[in-house]
Amino acid sequence: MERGEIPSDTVDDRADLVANAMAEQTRLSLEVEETDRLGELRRIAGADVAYEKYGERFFAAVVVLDAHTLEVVEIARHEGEHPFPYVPGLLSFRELPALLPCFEKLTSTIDLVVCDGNGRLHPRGFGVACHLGVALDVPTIGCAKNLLLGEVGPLAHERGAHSPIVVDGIERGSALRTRDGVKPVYVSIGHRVSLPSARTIVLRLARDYRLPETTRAADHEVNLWRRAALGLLA
DNA sequence: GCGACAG
DNA sequence: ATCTTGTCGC
Repeated sequence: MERGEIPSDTVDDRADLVANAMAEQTRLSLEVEETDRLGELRRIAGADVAYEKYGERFFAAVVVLDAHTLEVVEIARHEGEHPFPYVPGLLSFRELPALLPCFEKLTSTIDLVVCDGNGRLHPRGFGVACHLGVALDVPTIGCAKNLLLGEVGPLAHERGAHSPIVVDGIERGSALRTRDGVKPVYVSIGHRVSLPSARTIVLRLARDYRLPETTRAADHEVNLWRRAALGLLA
């Protein structure tokens, strides 16, 4: 290194970390199953992770709901420090290490997981929903609150309306209106659940609010926990 | 080169 | 994602 260069190889390390993660996604994306392969839906799980603003701690939780009553039947938590930075397109490398321990602690048998984020609607067709599904070999659905990529077709304003999200000429997901006149959610295949089935399930889980009860329950859980742990209770 | 960018 | 209070609207 010459002149005033900073004697650090952290940028190279970061570049390698990202390159390796992307290569792993491309490799694992071949394992994703895009057709329905799920049994009776008795218990559905929601998963989410909350973070400390400028710190490095995270609070993760998986909440299991009775598929019929939507009542919470079990909650598993895990706390730790993030091992990977947030990089658009590499979310699973940040959240899986936080979520997998939660699933290990679970005593309930789950039939499906609704993820906070995308599945096949992803630069390499392997978003967090696919990664979690393949890692656990469990059916998963991706349900994101914001669009990561793709072109969304015209969408009617009534609840239940949906339109294709196209990437490179291929339909990778659906914009789904869960409430009249409210911003849609972005649904995509995670693993072992077809896109039409994913839409039907998300719509059924989001009957009173924009987001499915699974993600609402998980989000609520991790945020209460985070605020209590960080002393931010108002 | 510029802008976009799940959580 | 995170911090933060009140406030506008159905």
